[in-house]
Amino acid sequence: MSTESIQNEIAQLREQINEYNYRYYIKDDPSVSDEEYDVAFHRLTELETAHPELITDDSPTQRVGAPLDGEFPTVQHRHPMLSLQDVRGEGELRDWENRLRRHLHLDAETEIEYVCEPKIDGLAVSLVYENGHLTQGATRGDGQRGENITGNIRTIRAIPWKLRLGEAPPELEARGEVYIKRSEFEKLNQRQEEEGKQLYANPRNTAAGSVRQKDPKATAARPLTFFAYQLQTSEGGNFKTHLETLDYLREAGFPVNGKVRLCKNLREALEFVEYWQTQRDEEDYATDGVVIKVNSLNLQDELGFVGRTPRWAAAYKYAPEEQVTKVLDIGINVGRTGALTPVAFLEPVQIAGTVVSKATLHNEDELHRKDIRVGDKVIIRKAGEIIPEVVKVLLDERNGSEEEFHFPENCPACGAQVVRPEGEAIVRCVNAECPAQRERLLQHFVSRGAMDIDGVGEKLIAQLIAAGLIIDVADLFTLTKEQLIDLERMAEKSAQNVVTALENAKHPPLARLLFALGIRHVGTQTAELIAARFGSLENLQNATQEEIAGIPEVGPVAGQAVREWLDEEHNQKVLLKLAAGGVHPQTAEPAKTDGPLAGKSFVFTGTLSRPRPEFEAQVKALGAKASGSVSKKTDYVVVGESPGSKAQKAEELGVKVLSEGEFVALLNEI
DNA sequence: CGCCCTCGAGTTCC
DNA sequence: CTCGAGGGCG
Repeated sequence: MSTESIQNEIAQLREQINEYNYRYYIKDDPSVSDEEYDVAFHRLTELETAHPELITDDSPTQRVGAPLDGEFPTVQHRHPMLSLQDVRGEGELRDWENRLRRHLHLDAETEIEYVCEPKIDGLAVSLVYENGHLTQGATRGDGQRGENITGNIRTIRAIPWKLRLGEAPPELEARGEVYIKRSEFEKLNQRQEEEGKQLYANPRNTAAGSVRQKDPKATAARPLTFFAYQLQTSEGGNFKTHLETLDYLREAGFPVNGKVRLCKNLREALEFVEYWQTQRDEEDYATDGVVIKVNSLNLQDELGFVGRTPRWAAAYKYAPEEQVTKVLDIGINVGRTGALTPVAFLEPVQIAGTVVSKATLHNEDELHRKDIRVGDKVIIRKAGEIIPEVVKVLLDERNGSEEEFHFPENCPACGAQVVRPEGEAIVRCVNAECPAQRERLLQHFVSRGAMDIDGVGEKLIAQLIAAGLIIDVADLFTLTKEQLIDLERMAEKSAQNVVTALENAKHPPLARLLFALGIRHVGTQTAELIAARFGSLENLQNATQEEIAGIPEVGPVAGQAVREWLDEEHNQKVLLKLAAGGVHPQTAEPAKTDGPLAGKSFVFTGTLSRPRPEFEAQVKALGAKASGSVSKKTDYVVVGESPGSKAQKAEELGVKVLSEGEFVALLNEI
């Protein structure tokens, strides 16, 4: 092959790849498959390796970057890179607009036009183009001076090296956000996990860390991308509005977020803020709010700056899903089965609207795996929008004063020695008399799903124990109104309610009572299977361990636990006392195995119009099974309002998903 | 024996 | 909701 034809092929490939990049990163509309892209890229690399003299700085292969020497030099920003003022809530946003009005001498009637943009959670950068060519990329730094990270910026494919403008201005500065797509972030962490490396905490920090890599090759290996949101030009400013500058950036070849919306007034801006709050989870990038800018550039000029922030823009911040806080202490909870679980007491912080002050650390192994110490700064988030969890410790924030937590060898409630059976994750207090366990067991007994005794909760149980009125669950049924009235915060009326609730609870379905007794390995499902098999407490008491273990889905471990519980002298006394107190469970029917929905299994999730147990009872009456988790074997997942991961899982597994309405229709059909 | 499906247990906040 | 572990099945 002649040198000339090689040169031609190289030039052609470069043009092709640049076009592919443009279509992929900027238009978000790939013109070729990934394979075709790789083939072209590979061919170009091959030719360039064979002919290194033909490599030019602007070849797409050079995006992987040449090594950089030493620290990042600082650069002076041509225009200061300011930060935005944060506003939280509608009230603060209205206050902000009122300040604008005052400054512009506008009356309350005059509407101001705004542009709303999703606020991408990434790293702000400034990009300078001279005569259409990228010459400098820098971080925000202190606003006046930033770090020169040009080498790393050039590895980001979404950032054009050359503007796609016929006539490029002598100088143009574009600002925007470098970020990592959520899907890419997950892939990245998956790989880290497979390789046994430390996981990245969140996309934002990872993006920030990535552009500050010493070796541009390391940056190139990270899936970074970019959105432009601001144009800075000293000359050639024929633009009247911010929106026009965004269109111009788009024409110039920058990716601009397509969700940007023009709002005629603050009301529309607030609508966007509300819309985005629900929409943002759908997008493949993390956002922590909405940036609201005055659209008119004339007005922007007139408004100017206060200190280091422009008056004409505001960052509306949503309540964050993740927060940094401090571990004040680590404590131990004793559960009803004696399980010792560590809890972190945290400096209270707001997450997604609620104040969080503690988080479970699950067990000893988890505590050590995450290496959580008292005094540590930690990132916490809400798993499934509700339950706080510690994501990771900020190791860089340690100063040596942090104290490691040593798992106790004695129960903090009763002092008995604890045990951790070989191969198990849970440390247990095995003292049957342990007061903490007793209290938890009593709480469990009265709780919803168990005996469901109205008006008796954690507080009252604690009071009754302290007053010496109850020791075991049977004692509850001997309580009198007079005894209750003597307690604090308990008047005639409430006392009567408690007595009535106890009276009403004396004939529970057998399964409920079995579950309420708190026998190890007996949850709601197993309790129902046992109740259906034996029908009455008496039959169960006469059953052998093998008979119990022989029930399908019950098995030897639960079988042994039940038999041992029944044989325990103390438990036999409790059962006698319950009977003496008038507690007589209803005899249970054998499980229904026929009916129109026989053999079908249902999972209910999200907020439905009635309590979930009611739906579960309904399908069970028709011969179906109600389960808590979705798998390939699930027939229907009925989804209510704000569903969680179960709806998603159903989608993935191709399980039929029904809305409540569709579910009702299904029942009507049969 | 290993894998998948379920269930149990502990947990937070309003 | 999540983790761990029991139960069933290949």
